[in-house]
Amino acid sequence: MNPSRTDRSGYHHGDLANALTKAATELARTGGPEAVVLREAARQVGVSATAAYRHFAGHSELIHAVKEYALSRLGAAMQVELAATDPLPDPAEDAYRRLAALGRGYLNFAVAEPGLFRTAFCHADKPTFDSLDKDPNATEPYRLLSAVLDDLVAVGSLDLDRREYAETMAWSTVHGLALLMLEGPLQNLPQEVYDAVVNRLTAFVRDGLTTR
Amino acid sequence: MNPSRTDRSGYHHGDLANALTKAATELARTGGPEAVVLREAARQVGVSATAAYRHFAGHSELIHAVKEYALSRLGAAMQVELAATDPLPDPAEDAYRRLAALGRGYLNFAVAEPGLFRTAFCHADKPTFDSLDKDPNATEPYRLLSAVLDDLVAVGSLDLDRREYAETMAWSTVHGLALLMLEGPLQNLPQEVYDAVVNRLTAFVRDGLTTR
DNA sequence: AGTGAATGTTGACGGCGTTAACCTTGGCGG
DNA sequence: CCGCCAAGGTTAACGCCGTCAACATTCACT
Repeated sequence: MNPSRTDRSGYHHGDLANALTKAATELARTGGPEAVVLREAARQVGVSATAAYRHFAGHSELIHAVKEYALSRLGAAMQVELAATDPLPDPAEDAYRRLAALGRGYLNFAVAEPGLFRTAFCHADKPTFDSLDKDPNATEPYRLLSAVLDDLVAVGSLDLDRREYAETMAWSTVHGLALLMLEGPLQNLPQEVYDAVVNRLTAFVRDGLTTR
Repeated sequence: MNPSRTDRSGYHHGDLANALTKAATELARTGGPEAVVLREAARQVGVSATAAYRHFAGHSELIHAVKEYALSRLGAAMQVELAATDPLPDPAEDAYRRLAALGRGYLNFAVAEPGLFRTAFCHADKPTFDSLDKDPNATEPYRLLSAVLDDLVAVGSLDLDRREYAETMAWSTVHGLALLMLEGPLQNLPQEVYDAVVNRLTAFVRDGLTTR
């Protein structure tokens, strides 16, 4: 009989990899990537530290698991914001609406889950150089952005000679603001200022991308 | 007689704080903030680890010293780029030229000194909450940017109702790109792509800020 | 039932930041 | 000139960390 996921009766845990990832994720959520401590995760799961090595090559692989989870959560936050506003009749306006929604989702996630967000983009040892293309939901934020930009082209709002590097521009802007708010000089903005900055940013990106 | 700075003859070093900061800076330069290890800096200076505590409250204060140095270097890099191109006759065009130069200086420094750049913006414990306003050259990059944006207003290229948060927009864009190149999915761009992206970015910021 | 692979365990090592307690020395007042 | 004391070094130790080696337990299959 397959032991239940949270069962910790016997010598074998049954789902240690997931349990460790979960504990490590909680550490990251509250303390950021530097709080992801292998021994602490094992301690919280109720297992010896070295047990983790049966499921992860080491600390960097554990933090990488959290990283992937955080990226998937980021993508989900963007999707949520995408669905939170009603479509607009004009297709061009609607494409802009979706672009702004993706940016808001990105920034809202960064502010709501700073620890996870920072972990999603923390500098970690390469995990045998396969992650970038392999994991489907790690690149989901990028795919979402690309799709909306393609729509902007299809709808005639974004000229083809400005299509190149458009992802890089939009992503840089939103990512930079997120980090300045989390680790930089824009920490702890009051809600009203935050809203104003985000609104200003959506107009900024729109104009920067599409205006001639 | 004041012992020479690099003199290490006697029991007392004579300039330990500077020597440690220098060693720590070198560590940061090659390995980023996570490579700034107090014991290693002391080792390289030829002194016991605990000697550092006569000059720094602890590790966070040491890394903070490196941080301030890195920020001053960043400001210098921006100034260098500012002086690297000749002024343009049209004052509006010249203001744009200076804005682009600041961005290029920022990005060039990030690429040329990734370890220092990452240290300049790393998450560290607050040093008794005084740093932001006190240190004059820590905020130099911001002042440079503000000044050019004021010039854009004076010259009539930037309307007053778009002046607010203009620093935040420009800085976010450039900072986000820097981090995506250093820690994110845009690592190790070939030179030609880098140049193209930077050129695209300067046009992007210009349009985002000033176009109606 | 028995055996090997999977998955736990303990113990140890070296490196880290940090503290406590102790030495060395330069400079200053008597 | 001397003695002393504060400034600035030292060693020893603590508790943390990641990691490895060696050993123990259990599961699953024959």
